[in-house]
Amino acid sequence: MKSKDGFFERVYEVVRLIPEGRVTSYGAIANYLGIKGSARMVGWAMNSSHTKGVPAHRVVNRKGVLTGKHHFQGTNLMQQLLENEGVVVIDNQIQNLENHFWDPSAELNR
DNA sequence: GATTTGACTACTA
DNA sequence: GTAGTAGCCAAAT
Repeated sequence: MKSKDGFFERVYEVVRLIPEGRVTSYGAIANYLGIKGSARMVGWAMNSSHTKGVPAHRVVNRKGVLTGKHHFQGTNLMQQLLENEGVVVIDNQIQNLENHFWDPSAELNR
């Protein structure tokens, strides 16, 4: 097996490493993958995240807003999942983002 | 093979 | 402070 599945797998791998009650941004993941500046790629990868069982609900944009909640099944499913993990989400926006923010390049690349 | 899209980010006016 | 545009790169059509 050669990881030729694409860089998608790398995105999924990082997202799966996100601890419960923590969130990260697309740019942070992109930065960790070495494609910083291309946060869109992370979002693009998430398009198939549901086929990989990736907790995409822990991935939000730089503002802590659940931009991709529309890609989830329910209308507020993404918010419910985050709140279930102890993350305070109001109006699709995460409160105390800095308190819940999880940077892969900071936590993994110590 | 070229064009379009895509769950973003940052800068500029 | 708000709005718009540019830049990033890869996959899908």
